[in-house]
Amino acid sequence: MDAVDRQIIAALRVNGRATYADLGRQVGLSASAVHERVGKLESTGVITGYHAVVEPTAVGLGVTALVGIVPTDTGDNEEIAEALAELPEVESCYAVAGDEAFVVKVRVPTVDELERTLGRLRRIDGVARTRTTVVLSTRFEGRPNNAEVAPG
Amino acid sequence: MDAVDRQIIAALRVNGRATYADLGRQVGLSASAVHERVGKLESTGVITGYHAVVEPTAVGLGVTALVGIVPTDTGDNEEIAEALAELPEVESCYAVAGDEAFVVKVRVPTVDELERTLGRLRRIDGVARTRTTVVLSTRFEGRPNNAEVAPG
DNA sequence: ATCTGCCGGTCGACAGCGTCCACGGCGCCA
DNA sequence: TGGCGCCGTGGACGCTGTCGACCGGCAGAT
Repeated sequence: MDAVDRQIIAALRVNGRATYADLGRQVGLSASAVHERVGKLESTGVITGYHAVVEPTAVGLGVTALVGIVPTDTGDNEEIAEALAELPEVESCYAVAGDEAFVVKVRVPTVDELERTLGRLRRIDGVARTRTTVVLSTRFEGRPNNAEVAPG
Repeated sequence: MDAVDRQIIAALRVNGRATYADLGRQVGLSASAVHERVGKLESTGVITGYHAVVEPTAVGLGVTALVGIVPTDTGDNEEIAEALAELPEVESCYAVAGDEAFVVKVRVPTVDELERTLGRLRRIDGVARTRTTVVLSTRFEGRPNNAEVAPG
């Protein structure tokens, strides 16, 4: 992976629908060469996908929370992670150091639904309790740190 | 916004580079009609953008942390949020209920760099202290809750 | 009832793009 | 030196993006 790959990555993180021709013009290669490079970045797992980002409230997901997951003494983290992945409202899942084994971000339509989700989380085998931080607003999210990837 | 819009949104959240023709075949409209709808979803801010998702470690961002920001008694949340937004390593920023005013997710290359970032966070006017949760691994992230958006 | 305007659709033209492949240049190694 | 792998260009061809003309359905006004 060289500086040109990094430029391509940075550009696609900003605009995931950029055409190969656009990218080529940006990095000084032909569209075919860019296509080849992007294909390689995808097949090697550097680029894992392209996604539209949607304003959550516009699609009815008006409640966001960060939930710490505290395991039981005998809980198995792999199994807990698998169970967390089964819940569609769990958008992100981080294994963390500390009392909590995981912090998850959930998005649901209402506070009632959040309560139900918390119940579901607590019913996972190996989960002792949860610690909920209600998000009042999402100031920004998923912003790529392109300063490190393609400096300049 | 109707059920077809929701289908389009769901499909674009899965594959942000889907062609209008692909989407049209999925929802039973012509490419032009889909293009028109997508344009409207973009211009009304429902779809805020399209982004490549990149494996952080592949681009040198091997350290992730969730950092709670505890404000001083006189700290101004708007000013803190603006300062947080100035730091490229801060990928996400949530205003939260509780002791902390914000929780931010930071991604940096090394633990040394994390320490520097924490210093920068603590030096923001209005920030009393930070509480860091080191992420050991990102199990998954930014997964769209399409079950709510386009059930089916 | 009819008429009008709006909305959302199809269709087609045309420039541009995506995909694939042939080919060439360059660097490295035996 | 020659051979190989890598990475690039360029071209062919089907597909797509963009735009505009046109149409039909629906709601509201007369």
